Amino acid sequence: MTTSMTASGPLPYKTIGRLSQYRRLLGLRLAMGQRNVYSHELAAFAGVTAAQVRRDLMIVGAKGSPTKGYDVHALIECLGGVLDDPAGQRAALVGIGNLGRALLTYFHGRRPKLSIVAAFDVDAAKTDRVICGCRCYTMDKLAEVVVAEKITVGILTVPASEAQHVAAELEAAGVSGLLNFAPQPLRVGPHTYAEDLDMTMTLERVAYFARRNR
Amino acid sequence: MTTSMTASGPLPYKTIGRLSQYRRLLGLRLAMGQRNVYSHELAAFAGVTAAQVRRDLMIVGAKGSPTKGYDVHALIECLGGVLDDPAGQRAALVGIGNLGRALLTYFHGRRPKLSIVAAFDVDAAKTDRVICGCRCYTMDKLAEVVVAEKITVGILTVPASEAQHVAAELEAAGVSGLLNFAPQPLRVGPHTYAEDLDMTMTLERVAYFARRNR
DNA sequence: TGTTGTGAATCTCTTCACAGCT
DNA sequence: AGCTGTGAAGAGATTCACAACA
Repeated sequence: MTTSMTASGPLPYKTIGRLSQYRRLLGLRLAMGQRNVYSHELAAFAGVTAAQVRRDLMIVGAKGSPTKGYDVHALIECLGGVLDDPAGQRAALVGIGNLGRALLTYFHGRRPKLSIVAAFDVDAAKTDRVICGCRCYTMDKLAEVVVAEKITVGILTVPASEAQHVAAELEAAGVSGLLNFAPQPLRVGPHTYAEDLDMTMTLERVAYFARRNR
Repeated sequence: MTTSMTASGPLPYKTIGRLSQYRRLLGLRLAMGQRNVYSHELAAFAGVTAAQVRRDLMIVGAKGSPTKGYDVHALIECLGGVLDDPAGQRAALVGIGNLGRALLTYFHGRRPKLSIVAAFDVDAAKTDRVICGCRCYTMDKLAEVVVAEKITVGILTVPASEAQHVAAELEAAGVSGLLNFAPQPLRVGPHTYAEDLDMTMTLERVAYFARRNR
């Protein structure tokens, strides 16, 4: 009752984010022994409309039934087929500060198909050991480890002044996706995907709409 | 050469985020002694088009000149008039883990009009002292401190299982904006603005587009 | 010439609304 | 009766393109 092997072009940006959220709820429902789920249930969980959920699932080719909704197990498989690389993807984190450690801890052993397998820092006191289940190296090992571990995703938790420079190093080493937490938008080549997650900007936006909304 | 006292309705969501980025570059340029700036310079910094920058600045009523571009000082004032509450806004952080500490450290003394003035945690070992320049309290003091300190923004860095419950407490205490780092979208009332910043979701999206983009 | 300010066109995303199914 | 799947409409955000200006 699911899948469909149409590879097609990349899915919409927003849809990909929501699929990740739907998958989380599906995991919970599976653990609770629920076999099926309706679009309005996924919608309530993700904070979107039921029509939005059905549209997203239509885009990925998932099929439901008017009486039973969507089959939880089949839907998890379907979303995995979209979100996960069958061969798995490995990520490296650069910058082992509080934020870096939070991410290492949070992702450790959580997603089998997407794991952080190496961390880097300029500070020798933090490297050449295992932190939060992840091997830590000095920066001069970066290119070598990225190649050896087949790392394709880089996570930047470095100061703003270092971000662009580190991004270029990761890109040169063969990484094709970057998630940047530094408050400095990255400039990358056309074959690299970079997303900036600027917490200062987000907090200022929350503060703005908190005032306007009241 | 700037401002304009039209209060009007709330500005577009995306625009607000970019204004925050423009302001950061403007601060750097001011420190470097530059008196003016062109839309294409702001654009290159923020990773958007020059037309986008001009559109954003038009929306907030900033004025430039064809020969000199925009006056840096006047533009900072103008953006401050939009982004900042004249009376200042105070935020509380709930959940003093690695992520919470990263945020406390990063925001400490950075924005005069938006500061984190209190932190909360269930763990008594982390409370009743100052961490990263911020006073830490036990959870049972939450409502009391929110009222006493006139806190209007809440930042959630708690486990997913606690997020909705903590959000409701903050909302009940009078907070009108929430920034949620837990991987669990918040449900809030119509007078509260909540934004979810889900790092797992974002990393999965980066991984997806990293594969597709290569 | 090179820039701003902006209407119009375009693109992307969301919601509506309803046929079709069980 | 209540749900899915989806064309069509709508809303929101971006880019185009060019007049006006210094």
